[in-house]
Formats: sequence, C-alpha cells, structure tokens
Amino acid sequence: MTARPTLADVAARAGVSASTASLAFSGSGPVSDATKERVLAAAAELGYAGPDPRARSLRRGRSGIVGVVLEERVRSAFLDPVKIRTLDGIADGIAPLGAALLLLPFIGGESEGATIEDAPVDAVVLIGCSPRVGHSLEILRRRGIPTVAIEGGPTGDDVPDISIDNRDATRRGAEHLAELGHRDVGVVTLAFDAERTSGPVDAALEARATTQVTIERLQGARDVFPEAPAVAAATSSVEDGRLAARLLLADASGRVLPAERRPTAIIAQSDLLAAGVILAAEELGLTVPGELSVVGFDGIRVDGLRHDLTTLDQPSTDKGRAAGEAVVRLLAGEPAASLAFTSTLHIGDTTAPPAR
Amino acid sequence: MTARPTLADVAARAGVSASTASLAFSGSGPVSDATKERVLAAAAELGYAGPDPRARSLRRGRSGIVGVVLEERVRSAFLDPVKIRTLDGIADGIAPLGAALLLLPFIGGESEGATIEDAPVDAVVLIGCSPRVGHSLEILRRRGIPTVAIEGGPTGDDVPDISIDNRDATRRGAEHLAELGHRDVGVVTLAFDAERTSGPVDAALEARATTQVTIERLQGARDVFPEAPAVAAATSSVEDGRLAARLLLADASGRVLPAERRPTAIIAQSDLLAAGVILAAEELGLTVPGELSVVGFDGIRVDGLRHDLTTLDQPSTDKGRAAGEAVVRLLAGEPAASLAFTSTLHIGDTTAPPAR
DNA sequence: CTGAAAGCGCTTACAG
DNA sequence: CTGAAAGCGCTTACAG
Repeated sequence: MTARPTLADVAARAGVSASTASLAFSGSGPVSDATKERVLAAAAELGYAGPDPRARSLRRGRSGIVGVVLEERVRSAFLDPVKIRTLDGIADGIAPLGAALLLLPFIGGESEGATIEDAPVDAVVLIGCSPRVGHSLEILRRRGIPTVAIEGGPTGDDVPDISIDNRDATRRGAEHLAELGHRDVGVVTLAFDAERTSGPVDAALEARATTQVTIERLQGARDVFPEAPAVAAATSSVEDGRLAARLLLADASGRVLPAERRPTAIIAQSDLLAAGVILAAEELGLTVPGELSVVGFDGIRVDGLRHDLTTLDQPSTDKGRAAGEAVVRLLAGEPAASLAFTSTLHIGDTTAPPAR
Repeated sequence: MTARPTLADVAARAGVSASTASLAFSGSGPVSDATKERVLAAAAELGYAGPDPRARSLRRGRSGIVGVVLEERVRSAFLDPVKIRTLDGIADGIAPLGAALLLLPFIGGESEGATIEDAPVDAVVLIGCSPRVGHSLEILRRRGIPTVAIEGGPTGDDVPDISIDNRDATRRGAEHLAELGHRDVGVVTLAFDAERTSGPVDAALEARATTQVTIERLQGARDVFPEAPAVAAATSSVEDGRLAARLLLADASGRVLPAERRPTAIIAQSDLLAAGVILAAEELGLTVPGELSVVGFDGIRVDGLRHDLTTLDQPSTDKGRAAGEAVVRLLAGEPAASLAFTSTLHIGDTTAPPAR
C-alpha cells in the first residue's frame, strides 16, 4: 500500500480496536503493556509515525500553536534585539504548553495566506503597538481566540497588556543628567509614525504620531527638559542613531558645532541609537562622556560597543515571558491581568558632569 | 447560545445546506449572489468568523503551515543576520502558498511540545547543518513530510539541499590577498563543534568538527595558505571576532606583536567576526588596511561598521527563497533539485598590499 | 484493561 | 445553482 497508514490500519494489524491503539499512543488511559507493545510493533512495521496532528487538533479543539503577530515582515522585526528577546521570553513563557510559535504577518500586508483571520492558533500574542492593533483585536475577539498584547496601548479588559514604564524610566534617566549638571540636552527618538519619518521633531510630527512608546519616552525626557530638541531616527539602528546625532552636534556641512551651540548630553530612545550617537560624537572629535554624555534605553549589550552604556535596563525577556504566562493562564480559563514592568537605571561610563 | 457558532449554524440560519454555506465562504464553487449574501448576513448575525482552520486542514489534508527547524533556541538563532535573511527569503519563497512559518526547536532540546515529530506542517525547511540533521530527516521521511535543507550536507535524493560555494568563495578571497602580496595570513573561524570550542585551532579540534560550513571555508583558505594559523570564535559576533583576533595579533599580556610575528592579513569566516577583527586591530593601534588587511564572509552590512568591508557576498536571501520555492514545488508534486549558489568577492577598503 | 459508537467542523465529489 | 451523504483521522466518554 502506498497511502500513509492511519491509526485504524495500525489497530487492525495489531488486532485491537482503534480506541485502544489511540490509548497506546497517547498514554492517557490504561493499556496493558503487552497490548501497547503489540500496537507499537504494528506501527513500526507499517511505518506509522504517530497520530495525525490535524485530526488530533480537530478532535481536541487545540492545535498546540501560539501565534505571534509581528509588526513588519520577518526581516525588519528581527533586526531589533529587544523584539528577539521578547520572542525568546514568549517561547519560554508558553513552554508548559509545549506549543510552537507561528509567525504571523501583520494584517494589512497583502499576505493572502495564514493570518490572524484563519490561522489554526490556540492563542495570539500581539507585539508592539500600532494603529492597527484595534483591528487585529476585533478579529481575534470574533474568532474567540485568547489574546495578549505587549505594549499594545489600551486593549480592553479581555486582553491583558504587558508594558513597561517608558515615561517614568526615561524621566529617571533625564534626572540623572540633571543631577550631573546638564542643562542643554537633546533627544534622539524612535520613529513616530508608520512612514518612519526621520529628522527634527516638530509639532506636526508629534501630532500625527502613532507609536505610543516613542511618545511616552519623549514625554519622560520633557518632564525634566521641557525645551529639549528632538530628532527622530527612521529605525532603531546604530547607523540611524549616528545620522540623527549629527543633526544635533554638527552643522549642515558636517562640522562640529561650537560647544555653546550643541547639547552636552543626548538621550537616545534605544541602545542601538545610543551607540550611533557615541559613534557620531567620536567621529566629530568629541569625547564621551567628557564632551558629551549619552543615555540609552533597553539594556541590551550592543555588539562591538566598547562603552559601558548608561541606560534604562528594561526586562525584555521578562516582558515576553509574562505574555507567554498570561497565554497559559487564559488557555486554562483563568483570568490574566495586565502588567507593567519597571526599568532600572544603569549608570555606566557614558555619563559625567558637563565640561562647562 | 454561548458556544461558538459553526458552519452548520450559519447554514441553518440562512436556510441553506452546509455544502452551500461552505461554498459561499470558500468561493470554490458556483453560488448565486443572493444566496451568498444571505449566508454572509447569517454569519454576521451569529458572529461567525469563518470556517474553523483545524477542521478545514483535516478535510483538505493541508494545514497551510511550513515548519522551519532552527539549530538553537529562538534567541541564538536570531542573533545571526544571515539566518534572519534566510528566514526572510523562505517567507518570500513560500508566499504563493500563503503559508505561515512555524518555528520549530531543534529536536534534542527537551521541548516536549510541538516538534518535527508531531507539528501540523505541510513541509519543513531545515536550516543549518548539524550532526543531528540525519535524525531529523529520518523522522520527517517517516511522516512523509516534504523537506528541504539549507546547507544540510549530504541529504539523499528526496531532500533538496540549498548550499553555497563555501570553499571556492573563500579560496577566491584568499587569492585576492595573495595577489596583493600577502604571505602571512591568519584565519578567524566559526565554531567547529556543538560545544563551540574557542581558541587556537589544532588537529584534534578539526578532527571532531561537525560544522560543514566552518570546515569548507577553512579548506578554501588553506588551498592558498596551507600553513595559515586559525583561531575559532565561539559565536559569529563582533565581540568573539575581537577576542579571536587578539590571539593572532597580540601576546598573552595583550601587547601587539612585532610586525614580523603577526599576520599581515586575516580571513574571517563571517562579516561580524571581520568587524571584530578590525576593532581588535584598531585597539592595538594597527591601521586597516595599512597594517592589517581583513576579509569577511557574508556580505551583510554590519551595523555601525565604518569600513567598506572586503568580503564574499553570499546570497542569503536567495538561498532562503530557493528553499521556499523548492517547498512549493515539492508540495505541487514536482521534483525539486539541490542547488548551489555562488558568492561574489566584493573588494572594499579593508584589503591592500602588506606594508612589508 | 478493552471495544463500539459518536462526533470534532468542515469540504468534496456526486446527483439533481 | 443547490442539497444529501460520506468521510478526513482521530479521541473520548461510556459500557463491559
């Protein structure tokens, strides 16, 4: 026979009923050792590799798969170390489920295929806030799929949101600079909108902002330095941090500004951006922290950075793990609450009193 | 009613048969507009979100999911830009399928849950070679799941393997150095074994090597410089590249070796390692390429690196896309052949004639 | 400890 | 264009 063998074939060959054969595989019922052995032997002879997961998941009502909705395509999502850690935490958090992670493209992409609209998932984790989170939530609610958001903004009572103290944490970083004596402080921000507009931040850009995290962290900086000029970076990367910093430290022709016309410190909204700021400073002949203090955000180790960055250490993995644990709870029919984590100010060697 | 509505409920409410309701949703048969509308209206009233993917996949015999087997846990896998690009290419290649990607942990990890042994996948892509690839292939063969390997080494006729010219490409990079006049060349390699042993490479380490890529690239370097000393890095990262390079450029106390006792060029087996080599050189006061030439491998843009790295540009995304396309072909019942891509030597500004 | 029966929710030939 | 029927492959109460 060329068709793949089924449990019925195995049962027939072993001379038992399908029910008994099923029990022999799942181990969830009493089967005599002798029978079990006979079933397994028959399976081996037939080349039967175990119960079909599709049939099992229909029957059990569970697929054993947890979906993760990424904001962008795979490539861009995994360029961000924080997102990777979060994903790793999710994998950890759902470990008791023994479920695998299904990468789901953000709806709105033209992917006709598996989306949150029809993927065989038992639960979904939404990563990152976005104007379209609302729409995703609606679809998932309708499908009755338990959902957890990470930094999803307001989600409603049925969807736990796992977040961090973006504003408070940034404020603490800013206060650290203020205590060192800094008065002229610039900010290098993450993107504000889906178009990832880069360059000096003005009221118009702030008004059309859709990225909660960027706004909250900017507010934290402004809580201490209300007049701080800000420059938006297109992506969270060293290179874009470098470009943004040059707008704060150099003139149009790329020459370093005189000391009284440039900030003595820069608050970057991510560690990758901060690494770019440091790079820009050093290229312009400015020492860090002597002539420029730099504060980051995230607490990742930037590969290749030779500084101990002063930063707000956020628990990315914990965030993911908490989301995973919330999924486990929801699937067990238990309530799962929203949760806000606290970031820790790590004082490294990139901040010091200003030279003047 | 509190239970989730089914297609039968919708059909009943619309006053049609289940078959017709099914057709209204799938669009794969002739249904009058009026009937279709009635069905959709009934679905809306009942809050029916569409056919259950589990039932559909059982009936159709397809789940719409392609599994990707990673060598390690999520975190480590996504630290490697080449792997991310490959994944992105796979997503691209299987796009016609409209299938989603399921991240499967390498078997052998203790994950009890969804593995290649029982995940509801239509096909699987194995990324990266490893001693355990053989075992994975056996399981997948038994399950009758079409499989494609990327750099999987010898896989057998039924499993297409997508690879690149690791040895030839590296040899071309080495020849470029030879033509520039280099005679004393060192190599910084990727890991040889699962334990990721780092440090000077000796015969014993080479003998127990399990990573095909590392071996092939080392052979390519030895084709031109048979005596080249090699140092293994634990991971493909800037930091580990820096540490390995120091073993070739400095003495035990960290002082730079005299010119006649250190290589004039280093071949690194990845661009991240090459960036680390450059970093080490600059920290030791050596100029690149004046006092040290550096060749990388991969052709990724290393975030923050201010050099135009001389490297072997490998088509990572194409590799992934080809694997995805092979999956599409296998699922269509067509044959899919193994494929070897060619890398291109990109001559940047990190190689020059040796000073002496 | 084992078996007969029902059914998970859908799709697909097959008639009409 | 629409409906009745069978069945995808399994698991789970329920009897015995």
